[in-house]
Amino acid sequence: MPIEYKSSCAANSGWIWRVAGGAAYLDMNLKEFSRKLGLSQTTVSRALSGYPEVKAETRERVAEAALKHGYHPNRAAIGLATGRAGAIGIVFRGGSEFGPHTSEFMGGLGTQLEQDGIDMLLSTVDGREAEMQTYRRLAASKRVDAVILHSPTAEDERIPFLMQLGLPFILHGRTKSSQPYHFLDIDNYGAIYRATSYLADLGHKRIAFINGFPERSFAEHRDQGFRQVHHERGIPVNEEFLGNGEFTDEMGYRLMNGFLALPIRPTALIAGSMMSALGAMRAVRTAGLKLGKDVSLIAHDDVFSYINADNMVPTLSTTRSSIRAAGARIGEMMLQLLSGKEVAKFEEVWPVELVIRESTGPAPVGS
Amino acid sequence: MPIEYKSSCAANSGWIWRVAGGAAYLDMNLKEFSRKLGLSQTTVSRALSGYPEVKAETRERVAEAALKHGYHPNRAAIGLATGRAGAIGIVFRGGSEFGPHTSEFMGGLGTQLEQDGIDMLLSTVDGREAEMQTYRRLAASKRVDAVILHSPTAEDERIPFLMQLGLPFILHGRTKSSQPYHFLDIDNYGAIYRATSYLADLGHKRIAFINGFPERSFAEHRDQGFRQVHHERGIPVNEEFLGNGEFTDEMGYRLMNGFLALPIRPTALIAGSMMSALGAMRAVRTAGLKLGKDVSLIAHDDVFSYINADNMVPTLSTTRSSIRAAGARIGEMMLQLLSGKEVAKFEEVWPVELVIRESTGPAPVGS
DNA sequence: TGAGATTTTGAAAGCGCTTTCAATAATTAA
DNA sequence: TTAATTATTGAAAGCGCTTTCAAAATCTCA
Repeated sequence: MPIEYKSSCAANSGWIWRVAGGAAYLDMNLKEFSRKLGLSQTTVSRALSGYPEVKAETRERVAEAALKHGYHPNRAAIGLATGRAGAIGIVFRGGSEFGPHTSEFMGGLGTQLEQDGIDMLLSTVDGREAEMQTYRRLAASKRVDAVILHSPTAEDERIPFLMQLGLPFILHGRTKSSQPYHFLDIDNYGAIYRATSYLADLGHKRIAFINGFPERSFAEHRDQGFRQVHHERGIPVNEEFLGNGEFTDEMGYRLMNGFLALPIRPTALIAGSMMSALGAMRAVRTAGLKLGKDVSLIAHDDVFSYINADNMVPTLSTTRSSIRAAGARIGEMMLQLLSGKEVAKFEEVWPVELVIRESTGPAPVGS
Repeated sequence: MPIEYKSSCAANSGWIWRVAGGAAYLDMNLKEFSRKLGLSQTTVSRALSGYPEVKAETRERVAEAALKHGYHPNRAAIGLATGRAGAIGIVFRGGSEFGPHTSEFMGGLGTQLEQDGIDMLLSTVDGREAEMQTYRRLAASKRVDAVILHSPTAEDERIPFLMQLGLPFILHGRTKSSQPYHFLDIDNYGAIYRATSYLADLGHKRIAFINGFPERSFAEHRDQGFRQVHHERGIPVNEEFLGNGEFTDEMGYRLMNGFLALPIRPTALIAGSMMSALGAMRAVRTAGLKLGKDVSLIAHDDVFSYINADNMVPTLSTTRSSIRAAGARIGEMMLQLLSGKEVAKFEEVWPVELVIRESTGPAPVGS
């Protein structure tokens, strides 16, 4: 590989640039860098890593030079020497799983991890087997120090798998497990319990419910909350009013259309997400019905920056919990986990707000 | 660190497990692995990396053993030895930039990169300066072999910066540059040109346009397409009918509300995204107007799995281009780039479909 | 059958860091 | 002032791979 000395710009004066495949990049390693400073690699390494045994003055000199010359230690070398990857992994099944919820979550997560220079490694896989395979690869090749799990099923096989693998993880959500593990979840049961109760209080007895895929634990929890209210109040659950599926606009539209076509139609709907709600609202309008009057609607709002319940017409009553905030919190947990001073298991269940706006009203008389 | 020999499960019989912080993980390296095989590290390494000088029989034996025992080379060691990171980077400014478009794009990208075991490293940063800093860090620390750029401005400073840095990149979009670079863009000019022409053909003379932030080059291109049609047909552009902003439901609603409140209101709207369109549609309905009759609407559709133009009421005419497909294609380009056998620059501009559905109709008579 | 050509395998030297252990410089106590 | 501490720095041994160069094994063909 040819080496040339470039006429330098102020920020890089005197350093060697290596030409590779036509592109020139700054080439600096600890050895050269410490030589320039007249210090040993040991001292420079320690100075940059914040070890206490370095004289304050030396540390400053090193930090300054590093900044000035843009020296950043080679991550692979650090990884090899320390055994730590400085990154965490997140796996998504089927590119389609990578939806709007994901974006928000990652946004929150990233801003936290960034603070400690921990990177996020994304993988997309097809199917369960491939997901497991990926965890195995990530763990064995030490590409990541931990992973974040999401969208658990009621009894998620990934938990015991990762435990056996020894790959630390934090679960966004909850699942059954014989052993404790780190997780952060929102109170899906409580959220739907309150939403359903509120509707029941308004006199609604025929409440439809658009839920997620039944195998997902959050959907199960929501279902339980929904049924519990019915049970407590002696209101029968009409299975025809229950729909499951992806949280998309389309699915919301289809399911709500179906509900409205029933001989006896529901007077209220709980939609699992803002996406479903959008579709459902359209179905209601298309049927010539009035939201908040003929049909009440409560949607679960994960707080997307680009869809605002306050801006709907009518404004939308919601159960609200910021998925971005959850991502940020999980990021915090992760940093603590990676810092090594792990103490107890993180086990957080966040309460969910119920925000009443215009889309909910008393059940129509005579219904 | 204590070492213990665990009673083994079939898949890992005989290997050493190391206990770290309570968690046990399989600990296997090339040295041990090749010793078990009775081969040298050299041969095993070559066999796994597909070098031709290994006897077919030997290669098979190695591959089989690797699979059986779940041996994966340590990525940091590979990186150190080869100087390549096996990952590419993508930086997002402000967590909020991480929207639905992003998700789709990443989904497409990921499925491609996965094929060669290239990982995606995500970073979220605050502001331009931080973004530059991140590229510098990624390049200097050799965390990634290349990056993907997106959302360029008309004259994007990141292009020369990355060139000077010597960090290879592919741009999703286009920008002015004195030097050639890899990019994939859609024909935003043509898309809006055709959409505007179509509306003009229908007799519309007062066409509103919800565009993205004006500094973004795609918004500039779209603006040019929009104006060109007006120019060619001698239709004056009413600046009051132009809106810029984020592609959110809310912004769509607000801007369209504003347009409809004008003394002379537009008879047609071009919305920059499905999100804006959703909001705009609501504004139209709220105003008691009929879509496709009083107001025609064409939206740009990036093809989200959870919002379907065919399911709107009325179905939505769109300019369509799958952002997921673009992600996939850029993934392909990237793999080729990383394979080393780079030849010419990738410079692709994809045509955009115009799909006419129910939301577009002739301009109201007497308008 | 054996010399030369060709496959196939290995030994060992890095890649650029961290970290142990030892040495040196600076302080303090006597 | 000198010995005993303590604060600060360095030398060198890895970390687990790849890859060069050389050696061993196998094959070819006279």
